[in-house]
Amino acid sequence: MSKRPTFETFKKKALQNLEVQKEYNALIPIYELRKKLIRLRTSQGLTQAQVAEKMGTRKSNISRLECGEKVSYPTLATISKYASALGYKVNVEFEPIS
Amino acid sequence: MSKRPTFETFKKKALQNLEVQKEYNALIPIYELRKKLIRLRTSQGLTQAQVAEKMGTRKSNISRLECGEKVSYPTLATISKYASALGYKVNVEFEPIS
DNA sequence: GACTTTGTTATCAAAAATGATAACCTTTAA
DNA sequence: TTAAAGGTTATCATTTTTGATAACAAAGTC
Repeated sequence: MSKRPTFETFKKKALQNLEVQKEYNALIPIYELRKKLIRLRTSQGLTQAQVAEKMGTRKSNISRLECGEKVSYPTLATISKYASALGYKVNVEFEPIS
Repeated sequence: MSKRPTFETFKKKALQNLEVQKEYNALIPIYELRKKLIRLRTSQGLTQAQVAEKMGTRKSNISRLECGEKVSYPTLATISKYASALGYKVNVEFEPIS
């Protein structure tokens, strides 16, 4: 009884391609960052508009940062501004792969 | 017996200005990052030219990244490329201030 | 229904980062 | 002294990010 290929098996196969694997790994940190930004903001009960004001920018820019359709890679300056607006500081760490 | 003002007392006084303090705090993460990049590279016995080749760029750009005269704030893409060229992945952390 | 709040998307100009080349300095080795 | 290796700085074109405005959608409230 053969099963229909799942997303997981598709993903596993795709990641055997080294190029795909490289691009996939490159996407990880930006999605992790986005999740952390959102968690940080909501944990303080703040809206995007409120964070925007603290940072001196507009809510649309915050939305793009947190979950814009087209994924972009923010600068350390932007990440740092967001953090200090919420009373945090940034720490960039490097971890060995695998 | 009055002492000549030291750099430390100057620094302490300057940091009482909230604007100065804000800008000072914003500079911290970039210098920390630079130190980590250099440590990562030298710990593997690599030259800037070698890292540049792995990243698909030139050694002058690596130098600018690590200790360029004019401080710029690299994008997460650049930081991530540098990391994976050396077998590492990036993890952006947020720590409460003070 | 109309209105407000919260967040998203599109667009364009402005600012900043990146890529690439070249020239330069220091140190070290031949 | 010459040459090579490693790193820095300057410059300019290209790419990307950022700022700002506006319009839109969904959810909740009056």
